[in-house]
Amino acid sequence: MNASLAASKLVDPLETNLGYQLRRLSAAAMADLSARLASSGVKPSEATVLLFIQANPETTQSAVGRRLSIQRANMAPIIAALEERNLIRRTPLNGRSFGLACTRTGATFAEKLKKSVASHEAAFFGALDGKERERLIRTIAALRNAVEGEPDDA
Amino acid sequence: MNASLAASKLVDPLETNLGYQLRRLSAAAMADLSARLASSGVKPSEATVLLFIQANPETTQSAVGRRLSIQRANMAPIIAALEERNLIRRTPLNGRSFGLACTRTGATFAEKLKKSVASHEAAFFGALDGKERERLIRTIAALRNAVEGEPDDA
DNA sequence: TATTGTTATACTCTATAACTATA
DNA sequence: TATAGTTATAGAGTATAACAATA
Repeated sequence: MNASLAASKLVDPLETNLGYQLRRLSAAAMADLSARLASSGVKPSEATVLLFIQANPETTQSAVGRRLSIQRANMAPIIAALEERNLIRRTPLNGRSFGLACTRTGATFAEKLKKSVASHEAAFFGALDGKERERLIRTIAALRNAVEGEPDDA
Repeated sequence: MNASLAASKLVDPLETNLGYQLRRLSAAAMADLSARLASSGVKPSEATVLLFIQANPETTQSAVGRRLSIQRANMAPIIAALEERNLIRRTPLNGRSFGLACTRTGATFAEKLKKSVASHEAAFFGALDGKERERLIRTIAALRNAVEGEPDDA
């Protein structure tokens, strides 16, 4: 157990750093999800927005963005991509905003996406039992809540 | 409680989606850390690598990358930035690789970074008590381990 | 005045391919 | 042959600023 031998084993000073560990896990999860969505030809952000619109028909683009923490400027190309693929339609609500809703194609597509997301979740978090999973969800929600505040319901 | 009233409350279909919640929390954490590091003029990735090098002197660039899951191609500019600011030095080990170590400046700087990281951790995860924190760390480690496999100690 | 949507732009992290040089 | 390091390039998410049109 001399110094050079001990030095040959790498130490991770960030092992107990929650932020870092979270970042690493999230990056791996994103890569996995991206790969599973690749065959559908949508990015994770597009899939997320489509599923949200499906669950909240006639919502406004900026309301979606506020709720998902996606800035207005970054929502525009996401909505444009979904509309171009005929997955959503935009109905003018007044002179400046639109109500968003899934098309029939989009609804079918959303069901397909849900399966991809479900298999991703199973592959990534299947090791957790129900209780652990529940606790993790609650912990994350509490942490997000503490930092971001309550979601804006607009 | 008519339909239009019920529709005015937005529903988040991804609320119980662990991957999504993780992504959101991680993004918020990254933004907070970036802001705290901004005054030091380093990116989170550079700070991470510097702290790792400080804890593992004379490690090789590619070994750092393997351990932190940063690709060789993406390590190059990180190392170049740290060296240019005189925070690390590179000593040739053989004709093709270098041993990395903190300079005196880098060691001092690393201590400063640790304080920024610590305040970030406190702000972000301070709401967790010791037991919750320990459990979260272990859960994340188990999940990462299940997906990425054991770290390569090279 | 405030909000909606858009465009332009930039930054950070990540990913792949291709190349040189060395083990 | 395999590895170390580099460069170039691209994709994804995110950020700010500025603008036109509308509430």
